[in-house]
Parts: sequence; structure tokens; C-alpha cells
Amino acid sequence: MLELGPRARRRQATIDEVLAVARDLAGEYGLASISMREIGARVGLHASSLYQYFPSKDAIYDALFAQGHRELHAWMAELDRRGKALDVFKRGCRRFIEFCLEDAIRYQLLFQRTIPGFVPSEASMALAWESYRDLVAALADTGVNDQADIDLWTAIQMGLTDQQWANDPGGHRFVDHLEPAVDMFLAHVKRTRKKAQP
Amino acid sequence: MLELGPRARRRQATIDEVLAVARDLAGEYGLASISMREIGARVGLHASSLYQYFPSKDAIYDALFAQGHRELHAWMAELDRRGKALDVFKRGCRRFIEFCLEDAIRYQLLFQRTIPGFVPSEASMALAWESYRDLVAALADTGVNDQADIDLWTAIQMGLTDQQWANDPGGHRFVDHLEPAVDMFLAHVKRTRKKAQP
DNA sequence: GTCTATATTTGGATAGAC
DNA sequence: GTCTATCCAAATATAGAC
Repeated sequence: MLELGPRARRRQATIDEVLAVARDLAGEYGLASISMREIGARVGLHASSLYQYFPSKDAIYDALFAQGHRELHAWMAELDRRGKALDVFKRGCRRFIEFCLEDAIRYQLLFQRTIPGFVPSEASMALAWESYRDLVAALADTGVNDQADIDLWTAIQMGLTDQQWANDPGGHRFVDHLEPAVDMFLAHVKRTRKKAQP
Repeated sequence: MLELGPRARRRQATIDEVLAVARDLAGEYGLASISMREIGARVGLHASSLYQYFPSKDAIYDALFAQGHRELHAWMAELDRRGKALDVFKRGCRRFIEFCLEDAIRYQLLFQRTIPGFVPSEASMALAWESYRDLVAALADTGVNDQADIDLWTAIQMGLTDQQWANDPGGHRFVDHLEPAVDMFLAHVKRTRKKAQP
């Protein structure tokens, strides 16, 4: 990290506050309904002044998107990786789902496409791909290497999370089946594994 | 169906046209971005006149929602139900996914929550539950009765479809795994089935 | 860097004439 | 039933004074 002078530090503090306020507002009115005016009002600035910090509203979404993925990375970094690969994988999946269920807005922003015109920047997408690579590595550690199996697992995991948010928000009716789902999936992989090429 | 006089028939034709135009616009600009003004312009009416046919914009969404579920019902009614239960179930799932992938807007409206304030009316939700009951019945025919298993299957199926739209729209990378997923799921159910109560 | 003022666009919905 | 004329509200973004 760079050392910041007092000017730059003040500026960064405002940027952080804008993002925090944007998140609060999204939680209250929905991710699509945040407005520059409201953000400005809460942060003690005029809407027009926000353009000194972000060139557009989409840039705020993009910053939130990147922030969320950095949070995910930090969250997964604290995973206890000791013990058998299968147990580590299960704990990793459980930890990922905890992250997803912690914050509806963040989940919506990171994993669903709900904001009309928003497309993450390349820099932000790079952060997202990093998390995906971690998942792929975790699957490899349990002996899952085929892209088909990787795709199937991501579908199962995101399916459980989506259904949880959609049909039992705040509860755990769907994500309760995570560990059985892992067993189901790995049994399937084992059963259908092609023989290694000689 | 009731017989309609010429007056009512003309009225119904306008209603149908409004819905068709709304669908077109949603396909072009996004489901959330359709406007009464644009609909009116295309249908040859002023926006204000649309309120003779729908009391609000949400009522248009609701009518589209109901229309989509009626389409789903008709689509599934044509499923070939001859043969072994397992084959019928697989064909049913495949047919459902075909429906989901046929129209992005319809899928979004029926199965995702992407429109800010829209909540389907009770009457429309009843149509949605009808389809869910059909799925539950189909699962029962293959010997799946536990709610936990039903929930797991819905998560898998919707997960595959969501991932398909999100990461490979127009393709079939994810939904290709539907049939293997059914086998995986049913093997899991068989393996973990609790003994019937005596 | 922040403000006021404003351009610009857009939207849902209603009143009342015809 | 359709129109014109509005109301009302809200939004993003920019220009220019201070």
C-alpha cells in the first residue's frame, strides 16, 4: 500500500464514506434505487460534488463490486485449511455460503445481474475471477478436475444460495443441504470418473 | 371461456397487443425499463389511454407474469408421459429447461426477482404454485417425497438454468449436465433414503 | 472542492375536453 | 375511449461562481 499524504487521506476517507452510504441506501431502498442526490445528502455533500470522487453512478457500483470481492477474498483467506481435503472443501463451501447470506445487497451485486445497465470494469472482473480460481483449486484438491464437474458444482452451490434468498430469506431451509449436496456431488464424480489416459 | 361481444373482443385485442408490445420493449431495453409512454407509442395510443386497460404499470407486469405461467402450463401439458417414470421425469426436466431458455425476459420475470417494486398478485401466484405442484408430483412419481430432497432438486435445476443464462447465454454449457444431474440426484436420494415408518 | 443553478431527460399518473 | 395538457416527482450530469 502507498503512504498517503493528509490531502489524499482526506480524499480517501470521503470515498470510503460515499461507498458506505451507498451500501446503506441500497439496503434501505434497493440496489437499483440509490441516487446521487441521496448519497450526497447523507454524506454532507451536494450531488454535484460527488462527481469529484466518482465520474458516474456506475463507477460507484463498480467500486462496491470490487469492494465486495475484496471482502470475499479476505473472508476465504481465513478458512482453516488443516485436515482432510474433503473436510476443507466442505468448510470452504460452508464459509462461502455464509458470506453470501450475510448481506443481501452484496450478494445481489456480486452474483446476480439485477442492475439495469451496470457492467463491471475489467479491473473489477479480475477480482471476481480470482475467487473463481480459488474455487477451482479447492475442487482440484478433492480430485475434481473436469470442467463439466466444476460447472455442475457451481450450479448446485449457487442454486442453493439463490433459492435460499428467494424463498426463505433469513432462514436456512435450502443451505442446510449443502453438506449432503457435497457428498452427493463427490459420489457422482467418483462414480462417473473417466479412467486416466495412459 | 366466455363468448365475447364485438366490443369486448376489440378491448381484449388491445390488451393483448399492449402485452405483446411490452414484451418486445422489455426484450430491447430490459424488463425494468419499459415505460407507459413507449408502450403507448407503439400500440398507437397515448400513455394516458393505457390506463383504460391497466390500472398501473405493475398491472402490466402482473399480466405478463400470469401469461408466462400459463404458457409454461401449456408447454408442460404436451410432455410425453409414456414410459418409465424416470424417463418421464428426465424428459419433464429437459422440457422445463427448454422453456426457461427460450426467452430471457420471460425467465427473468417468472423466476428471478429483478423488477424493483413488483410483487405478483395472489391470482398470478396461484398459477405459479400450480407449476410447482406439478414438479412435486413428478418427483413423487420417481419416488422422491421428502421436502428436503424436493428443495435440493429445485436448487440444482434452477442453479443450472441461472448459470446458463448468466455465463453462457444462448449456449448449453451448463444445461448439458441436466441428465447426469438427475442421475446424481436420484442416486443420492436412494442412498440416503430413510426407512419407511412401520 | 463545494456550492447554486440549470440543462436535460424521463417517468407514472390524473383532469377534463371532445 | 382517446386525446391534450399537466402535475409531480425524480434522476444524471454539467457550467460556472466562489
